[in-house]
Amino acid sequence: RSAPQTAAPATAILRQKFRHIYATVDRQVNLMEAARNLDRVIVHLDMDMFFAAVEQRDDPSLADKPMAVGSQSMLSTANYVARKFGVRSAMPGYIGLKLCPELVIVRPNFEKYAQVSTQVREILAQYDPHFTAASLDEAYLDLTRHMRQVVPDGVSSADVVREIRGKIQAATQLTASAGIAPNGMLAKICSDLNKPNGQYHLPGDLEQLKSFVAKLPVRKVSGIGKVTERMLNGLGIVTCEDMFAHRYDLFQLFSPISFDFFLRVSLGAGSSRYEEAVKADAVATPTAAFGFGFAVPDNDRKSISVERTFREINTPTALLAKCEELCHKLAADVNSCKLRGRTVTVKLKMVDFRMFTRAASSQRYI
DNA sequence: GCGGATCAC
DNA sequence: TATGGTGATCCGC
Repeated sequence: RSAPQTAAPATAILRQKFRHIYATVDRQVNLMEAARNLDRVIVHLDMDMFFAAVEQRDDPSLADKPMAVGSQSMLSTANYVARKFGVRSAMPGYIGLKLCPELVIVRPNFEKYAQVSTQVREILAQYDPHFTAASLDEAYLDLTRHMRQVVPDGVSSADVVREIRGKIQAATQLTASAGIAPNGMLAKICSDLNKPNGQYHLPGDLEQLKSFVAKLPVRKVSGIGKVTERMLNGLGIVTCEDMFAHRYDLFQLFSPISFDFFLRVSLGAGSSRYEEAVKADAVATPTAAFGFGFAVPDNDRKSISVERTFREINTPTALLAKCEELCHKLAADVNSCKLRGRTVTVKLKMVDFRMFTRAASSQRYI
């Protein structure tokens, strides 16, 4: 009898497959390394506890009290006195009060924050007219041109950033922190390191960059949240060093887009998915603020929405009335932004926080 | 295109 | 008493 011929070919196919995986991943690593640009000077600037700082500035009696901006249901920022008690942003106000019964909760005043934000942006534009505002209190600047063409020899990028932060403080009486690095992903991480009222410079030197990135917890990277962190931890990945070591596993487990993102993170190469893309088409755009919402650049927005959380409603009549209320608000916002859409989505949140969405698209713009 | 998830702020 | 609102992107159908 002849033995089955399956065993040897199967291992051969597997060997072939693994060779292909190694080759593909290695090629991508080489491409990314080759495309690395360490000559850019990118700054991430972040106002310190922005909303709380503005309120504190305008009512100094709040400065030595634990204070947070928000409501009973949600806090958006806490001052450092409150943080000592464990009060954090994105925490329900009543939890904050449980941690710190003395906590003063101030209602947010978005118009004021937007005004301060404009003051800050005017300063930033002097250094990079194409800077990107990431939110009311965060921005990315590319100082490469400024360093080469404006600043005299002997003045470092750290000097320039200190100057920017000084101008912001002079104009607004508020402090900002900053990170300087060869790309936005790293600059953002750096802006957190000497907060508040500080800055950190990661120079464009490959060896320094590599040792900085190696010990960096992946959770610090913008785009890696709680869920992704848990998933990666499950694979034995905590730091970027770990992530690079597991690159072949990541290639097999995740989509090409996610793998590309992870590989960039592990190399400290900056992410194409986030700020690098944002910077590329950065334009000083007008912003539209409506209602109490945040100001959002509306030149290429892809959606517009309104949602409210309310206590249990379970009769069709009451639910329809609530729906109509939201529709009116949405229609007003759509009109004031001069927008039209083809897809309408309804979102429903249950009392137990389960959420459902249902969408329908039409040929015509609505 | 749809529905669920994740993420940032 | 009680856990927000807006916008974007990705995955698997």
